[in-house]
Amino acid sequence: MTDHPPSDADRFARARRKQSMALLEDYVELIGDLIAETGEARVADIADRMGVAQPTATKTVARLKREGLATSRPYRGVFLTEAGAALADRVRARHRTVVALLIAVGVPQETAE
Amino acid sequence: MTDHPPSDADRFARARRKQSMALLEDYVELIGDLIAETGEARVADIADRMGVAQPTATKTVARLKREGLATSRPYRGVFLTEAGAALADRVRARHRTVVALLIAVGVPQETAE
DNA sequence: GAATATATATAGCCAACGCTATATTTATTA
DNA sequence: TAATAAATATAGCGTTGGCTATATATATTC
Repeated sequence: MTDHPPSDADRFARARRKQSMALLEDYVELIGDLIAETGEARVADIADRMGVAQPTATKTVARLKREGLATSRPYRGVFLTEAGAALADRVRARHRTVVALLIAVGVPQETAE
Repeated sequence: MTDHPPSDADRFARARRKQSMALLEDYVELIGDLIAETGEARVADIADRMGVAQPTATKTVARLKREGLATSRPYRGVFLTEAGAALADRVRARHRTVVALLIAVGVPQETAE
């Protein structure tokens, strides 16, 4: 048993799990960008770029640390672990792929981003 | 003031609002499908097809009712309001459009769905 | 029609993700 | 260095979207 063709239920469940990872992926990608651009990733900048209040960013960074994707010391910047940096790379690659696809299909570059 | 070019923050905020509507759209589309296919939309079937537990479906149906998208009487099936049916139509149309686009780009039909 | 089975509802819990208000720590500057 | 400003953390709340366990209502079957 357990080899049915993928049902609606399966697909929705997978979609949900995937979605629950999406925000963390956005965060590691952004943190990577900030470090590359400015040398550090401050909570205030993360909040700004994510369009959320500062405590929201703090809370999500805490979650990243729990998940082993980031490290930070109180009142200091945020850094990616190896796992976090690897994830950021994968996300960035996917990001480029999708944007390229959209542009190939005729979506204006700005919109594609 | 308030006529900046759309920032990261703006785009993320919009994405969040949109996402918060997405599940309701899935539900109205599914309820419409069930009514079309079987003549009625029972909570148990909704839960099944959405891949969630029955109380989860009940709760979301309650939210649909709150939003004026559906109606139901205790221990009876669920129906769409005019607004709900209209939304279902729009969602279905969009669904078809996106699938058609993906297929046009070369994604296999099953995967596209 | 009484007993049983099925469907729905309710209660109560959890985690994610958002917020505001406020405390605390670090940095700046007078 | 003492006062002030800026950044971060903490507390506490709300909603969404899940869950399990259990009560209640409806359907079915003997």
